[in-house]
Amino acid sequence: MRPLPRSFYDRDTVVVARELLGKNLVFTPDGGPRIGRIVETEAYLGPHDLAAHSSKGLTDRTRIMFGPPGHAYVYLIYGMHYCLNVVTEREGHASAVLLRALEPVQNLSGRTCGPGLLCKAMGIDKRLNGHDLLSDDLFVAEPSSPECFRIVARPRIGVDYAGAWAKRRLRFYIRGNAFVSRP
DNA sequence: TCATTGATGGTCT
DNA sequence: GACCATCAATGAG
Repeated sequence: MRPLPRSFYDRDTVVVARELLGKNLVFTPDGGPRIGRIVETEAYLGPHDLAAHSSKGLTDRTRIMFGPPGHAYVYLIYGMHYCLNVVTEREGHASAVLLRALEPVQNLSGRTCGPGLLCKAMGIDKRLNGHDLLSDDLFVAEPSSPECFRIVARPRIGVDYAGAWAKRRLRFYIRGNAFVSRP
């Protein structure tokens, strides 16, 4: 299993969010790799997207989002949960895709149907903020035997404060998948 | 089954 | 000091 190339991430964020569905997230902190199939994502388009953290501008927290594509953006939310994003598009564009749910494939314990639970099950925390996804220990890979599926597009979760941007259908998930956080 | 709420701390104003 | 890209527990219906 090999990491997807950086060119995969250096594209339109909606395209990346949709194409991440069905791919495998791989994290190998020690011993055997922990693998989950990505079944739910959300696109955050950049500083103009009022739901995106980068709409606050370039700060310590959003620094990674403003960086080059193919890196992990990990942040703490509500004081207790980590969320994992992948940075997309060219450096400075400040867009990313939030990984919201996984279908367990290997070495995962606990629930994975939500961005906080996903990180807990994988063992991902803020130490991985800024981590290159073209690395040996954390990356996304093409599954060995891809399955067919249909994609559902819905408004993003928990961004009601973002006005019209909250209504945009920038949440994507695999139709009928049992591990989607809120079908 | 659905709506409400508490936990808990980093980030921004 | 307010807000928050969440989750689990609670209680009403």
